[in-house]
Amino acid sequence: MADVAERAGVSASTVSRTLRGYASVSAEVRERVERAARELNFAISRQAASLVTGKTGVVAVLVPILNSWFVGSALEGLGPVLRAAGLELVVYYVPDMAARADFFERLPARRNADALLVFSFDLTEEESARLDDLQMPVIYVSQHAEGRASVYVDDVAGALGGTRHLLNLGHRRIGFLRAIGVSGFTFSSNERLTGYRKALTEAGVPLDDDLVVGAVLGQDRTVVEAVGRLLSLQQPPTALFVEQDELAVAVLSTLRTSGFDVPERLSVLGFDDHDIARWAGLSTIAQSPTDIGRAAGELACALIETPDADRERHIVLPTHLIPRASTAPLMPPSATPEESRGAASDRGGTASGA
Amino acid sequence: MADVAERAGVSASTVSRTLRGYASVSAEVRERVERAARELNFAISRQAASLVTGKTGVVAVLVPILNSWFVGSALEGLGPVLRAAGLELVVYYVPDMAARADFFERLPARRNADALLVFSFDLTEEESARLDDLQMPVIYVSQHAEGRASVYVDDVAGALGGTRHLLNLGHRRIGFLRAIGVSGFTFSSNERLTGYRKALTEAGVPLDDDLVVGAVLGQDRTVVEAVGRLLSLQQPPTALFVEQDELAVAVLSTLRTSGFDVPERLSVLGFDDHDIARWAGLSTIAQSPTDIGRAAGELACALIETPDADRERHIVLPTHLIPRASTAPLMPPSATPEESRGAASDRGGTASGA
DNA sequence: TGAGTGCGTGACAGCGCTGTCATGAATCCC
DNA sequence: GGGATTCATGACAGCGCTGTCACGCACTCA
Repeated sequence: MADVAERAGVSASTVSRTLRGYASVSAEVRERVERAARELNFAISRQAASLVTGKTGVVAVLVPILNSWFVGSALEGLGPVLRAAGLELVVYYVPDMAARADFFERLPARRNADALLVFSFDLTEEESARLDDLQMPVIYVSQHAEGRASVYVDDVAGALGGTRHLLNLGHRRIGFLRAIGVSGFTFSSNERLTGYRKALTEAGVPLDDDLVVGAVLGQDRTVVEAVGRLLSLQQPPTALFVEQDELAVAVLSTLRTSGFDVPERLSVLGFDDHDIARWAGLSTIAQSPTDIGRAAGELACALIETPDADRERHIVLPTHLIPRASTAPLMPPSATPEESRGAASDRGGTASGA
Repeated sequence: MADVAERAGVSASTVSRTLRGYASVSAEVRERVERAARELNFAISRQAASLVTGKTGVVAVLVPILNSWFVGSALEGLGPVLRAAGLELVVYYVPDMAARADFFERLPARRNADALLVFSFDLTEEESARLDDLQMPVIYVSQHAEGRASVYVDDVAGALGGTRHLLNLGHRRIGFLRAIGVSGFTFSSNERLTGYRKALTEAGVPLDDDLVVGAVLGQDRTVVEAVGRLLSLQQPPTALFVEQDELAVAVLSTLRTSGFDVPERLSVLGFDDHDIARWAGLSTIAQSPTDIGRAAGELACALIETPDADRERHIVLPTHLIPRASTAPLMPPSATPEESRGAASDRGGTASGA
């Protein structure tokens, strides 16, 4: 910066003021400084600046995964917000328990970021407490964190609407497949189950716990077992609400491999509107991770700006139904599935490989 | 840090030495300092440290997209390498031309990172030159950058092997579908075409430019047209090598929607081993973005360590064939596709929805 | 025993910025 | 016209750390 000041024939203070866009710099000096800075390829050192301002100009995110539709999309929503605010994005990628223990032990974000966004971690109370005294805004993304700022979709309303869709199609026996989480991450959501139950109740359909089963994402055996349990009920479901698209696609794959027609014999509805839902022709309740990321970024900026703002703000985003080929009106038992087969395979073919 | 020093009854210098793991600290003092640091929840300010060391402790990545199998996986490979080296990851997400112009204008990474990894950008010579005088190692990921450090897979060998696979299955009329890139990004790869041609030549199969067509990812119309062009040749191909899995899946979708059996009437081979290749039962040439990310991270660390090292190092990673259901031996024209239909639909069903 | 060696520690400057205050010039108003 | 006000700019301290150097002590060896 001294070089720029010398070249422009002004003091370092003036260079600093100019480059940060302060008004009280004459047009002529501003011009000289800007030219000098450009010629010398000068860029301000954030390190030095933040040392004195106390602001790092950084927003940190804590993520358990990166190769993921949800996290990727959320970061894409977040990025432009941060750039507009002149903030940089640092990623703490914490894929396993060892990395996680290390993160909470050292808390590297302390003093090295202005805000922290926590993605989809199922934190212990102790871990949350560690974050609480981080002396920066901490925003929980895609999870309900009591007493802390968070951004998430309205799971209850989404599941309510999805279940209503199945009810409107004439279904009365509607199963619910829960995602059993890998420990440490928030995958499962009680709220979605709540919405499902709410819709059934308001429609006067009795709740039946036999219709609620669970499976583990990535463990196809558990999916096969869960589906088998439903299909072997005395009154098997004619529709199935699956808590997550990825799990729902595994269900579709299982059913179709075994020649069980979807949606003729079983309507399947997912939740998320994951990319693969489109490929698989899966009807689903869409959430927009991009919007979540954007909202989280805006909340972060707001909390950085006004440190005394409401730190327990919750932002709840909407969902909406995307009907595709995997849900259809309830067929009377008499109708033979065959007669609608051609049309169905046009709409609803899906993967079964590997 | 002064607080810690006071609490431990030592000087700031000693605290600094202790926390950075220098050997010349007595066990007793080390113990006292570490306890004090823990009790005060102290974390070193990177800002202040880097101001004096000149190292930022940061590796920056420049990416055009985040919600992507390739970038996500590569970052997952990169993350642990950086953490092991005590480096942080900052992401410059540059999704459009405006953001890109801004990035190259301001070069925010200058002085704010120790190395820069550039992902899949088709840079102009001017832009590359800007990066050259960034005074830090710049590593090009998933692209061949002449005279600059880069990490990529051996596209020629991969395409050679893939084409040999099709030749080994008895195919002689083998089409090649190129990915026509969105301007500004490296999607298309001449190397893959080279490998394809090399395999045909070594097998004594004449090259036929009519068999090489192009399509734009995401524009399904162009896929339909390209496939149509191939199928309307006087001697249509019996196998098709598609430069990218995502495009290949679009091809599968197009073919299956129109009732054209894969692999009975046309074998389809992709390149990448994208997640959807597994879903779609697509045979493909696998590359590992995780390995690419890891290698890029290790190269970055090496170049940061030894600034006078070979800055033009190229790391070329291998690929391998993953045979799935979309490639099959050439059928004699007399055989009716029907007789193998049941088995095929077990293996090779794919998406056609939306 | 005294010079030499090595080790653990402290004092202090300074990294590159920004915020504060001082300064001088220009402008204003009664 | 002279004091008050405003504005553009400069001087300087100091943010929190690290690197250098000096120091003192314990130990070694001739």
